[in-house]
Amino acid sequence: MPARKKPESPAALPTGGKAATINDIARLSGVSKKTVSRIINHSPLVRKDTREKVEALMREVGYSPDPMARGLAFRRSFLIGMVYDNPTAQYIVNMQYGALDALRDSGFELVVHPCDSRSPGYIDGVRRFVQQQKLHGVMLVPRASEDQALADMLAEIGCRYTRIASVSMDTPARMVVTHDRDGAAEAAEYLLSLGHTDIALITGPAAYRSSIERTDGFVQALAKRGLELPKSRIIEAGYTFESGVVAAEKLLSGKHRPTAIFTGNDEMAAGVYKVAMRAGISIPRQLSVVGFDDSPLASRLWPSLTSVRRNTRDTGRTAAAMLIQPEGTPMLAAASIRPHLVIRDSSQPPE
Amino acid sequence: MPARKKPESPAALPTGGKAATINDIARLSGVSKKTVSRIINHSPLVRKDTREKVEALMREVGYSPDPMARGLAFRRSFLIGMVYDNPTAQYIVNMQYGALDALRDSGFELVVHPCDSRSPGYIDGVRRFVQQQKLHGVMLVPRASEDQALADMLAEIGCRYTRIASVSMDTPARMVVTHDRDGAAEAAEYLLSLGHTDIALITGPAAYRSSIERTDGFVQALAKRGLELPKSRIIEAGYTFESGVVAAEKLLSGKHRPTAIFTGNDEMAAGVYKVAMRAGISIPRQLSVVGFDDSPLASRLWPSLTSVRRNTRDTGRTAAAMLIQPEGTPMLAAASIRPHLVIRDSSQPPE
DNA sequence: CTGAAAGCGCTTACAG
DNA sequence: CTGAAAGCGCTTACAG
Repeated sequence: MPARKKPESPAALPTGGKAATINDIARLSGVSKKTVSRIINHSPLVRKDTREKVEALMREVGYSPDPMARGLAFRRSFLIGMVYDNPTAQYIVNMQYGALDALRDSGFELVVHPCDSRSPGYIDGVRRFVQQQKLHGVMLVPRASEDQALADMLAEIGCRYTRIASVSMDTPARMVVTHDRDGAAEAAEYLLSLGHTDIALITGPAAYRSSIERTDGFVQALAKRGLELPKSRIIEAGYTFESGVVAAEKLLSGKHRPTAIFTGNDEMAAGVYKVAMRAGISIPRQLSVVGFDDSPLASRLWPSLTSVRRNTRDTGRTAAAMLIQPEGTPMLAAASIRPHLVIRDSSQPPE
Repeated sequence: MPARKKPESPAALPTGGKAATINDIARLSGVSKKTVSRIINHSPLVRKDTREKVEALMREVGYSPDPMARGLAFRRSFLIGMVYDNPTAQYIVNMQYGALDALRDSGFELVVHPCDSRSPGYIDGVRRFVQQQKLHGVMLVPRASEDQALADMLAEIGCRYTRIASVSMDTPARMVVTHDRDGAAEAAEYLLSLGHTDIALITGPAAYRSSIERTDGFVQALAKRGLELPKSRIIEAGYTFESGVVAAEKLLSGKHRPTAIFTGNDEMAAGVYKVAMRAGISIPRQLSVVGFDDSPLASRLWPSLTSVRRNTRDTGRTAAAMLIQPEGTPMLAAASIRPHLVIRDSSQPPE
């Protein structure tokens, strides 16, 4: 009896635990692999009944296309890179969670790439990472995101990216703006509303855009209400706990102490706590403290710290979502995330 | 003039910013692509001078093989997955840093996969992740690493993995053991050496192996020196700040207070601080506190917290390094990381 | 030690 | 709306 083509059925799947391929799906559903490919890629050029038949088969056999084969043919992987240069663990983890929220069930995965933006070769390191992996896109997290040379390099090699920053510094389609200025202004208005008039500020490094924004936002909100902060009440520190300690020592050692301190992040607020505790200055009775980040630290400290919350997870989700949107999707305004003040036990009216 | 094969030179590279391929390298160096492939894969079956000539060319043109093409042919990607189910940001970030230390310049990248081991479908989620991406291997971080069903699934689908846990629970080649028991014992001996005799213990959940190890290590070290902890001095909590508060309230409310408390992690120690501060109990004068983790929180609290340090970055580095070792590398004993006590300001002899 | 052929699982470019 | 051919950049299996 001559060999005859048998009718195909799911029973004709590859055996031995091997996963189905596009060829199996095409053969079993009686269409060409090109049609299956169109369905995978959501092309509209497929008849509805064909699509439904093939999709049903895909579900039945648990088919999912091989990202490496697709990537090889597309000349681009299904990986999103997250590039960051930031020591704050909770911030990074929240950003990752947010990105993964956006990537879930999209076929994309998240590849992490911490770096050191102060080391000379770091831009080349990112370039190699992007080109070698043929990344689909990368999210730039502060402070790396503030480095124009990094963004320029990515633009030059044709890599799509999104940039997270406190203020817009690129085309809207690439920006997620976090408006740190507004959060700092809210803190200022809150302290004024409590009745504080002798207020001090411990800022992060002036080289960080986030720090400039928080400082300006705070100072200008006070000025708008008629309170000019003297230079001696503004101390630049380094966003670290230790630098917060040093700054607080300057502020709290003299006899003429401020009644409230706003710090550019929670780490430095913890430094203020340490100095106040050691000196027997009671928080919030003798000193109100307001931080920025609303990190876990804020609620672990005693008394719990009033702080400006950043919606980091939303930020990460937005930045990743923008990267995997279809090419032509219009983007009229930059994505926007707003911080807000969370009031706890470290602040009260001055006595 | 008839077409003649021109001598090839780097000038004959593809233009237009396209990267060199294995074909370019083969053509320009006058060997077959198979030989180039052998060099990429460090096969010994290449003559030394051939290897050196080709490697020089690769460096000159900046060639690096396409991981997607290699992955497609190998039927396995160059991605390492990190699977975790742990809310402690610093721990996760350190683990990632460690893994990336091991992966640097190896051609492998790290793909992160947080999950919720209490949700019913989570094992299937990991399975899809592994199979879809054809992962080269995955690192299992506590507490997910303690789930035998997860490990069984990975073994069943033939995915290599390493398991990080406080005690060996798999074949040596797959284990990175962190010996939490020893760290807790060191804390116990330290408190005894200070002269404490009324010691209390706030444990993590009994469902966590790490918690059992820390508890047993602490209790048994005390017993070995003749101190039996009464049941009333051992309280099970949930590894969280809030659960630490609740446990500390029980321990510190009566008139008969312990002079020292050891907690299963730093979060719960922060809870003890809160209760002590609120009640006006002075740390360390009236109460010594020792935590476990040596998280950033430990040095941010006031007074700074004596705590058991885990070398998380080393742990992550080891777990990742084991995954990318050549297949046959012998592994006689499980990799081992040991914790040690870091003494700060929260502990002193009882008054 | 080296190489020519076939194949990994997809997509692109072209044709109908 | 659908399909047959060629190709993405590598490796495997086989041959010498």
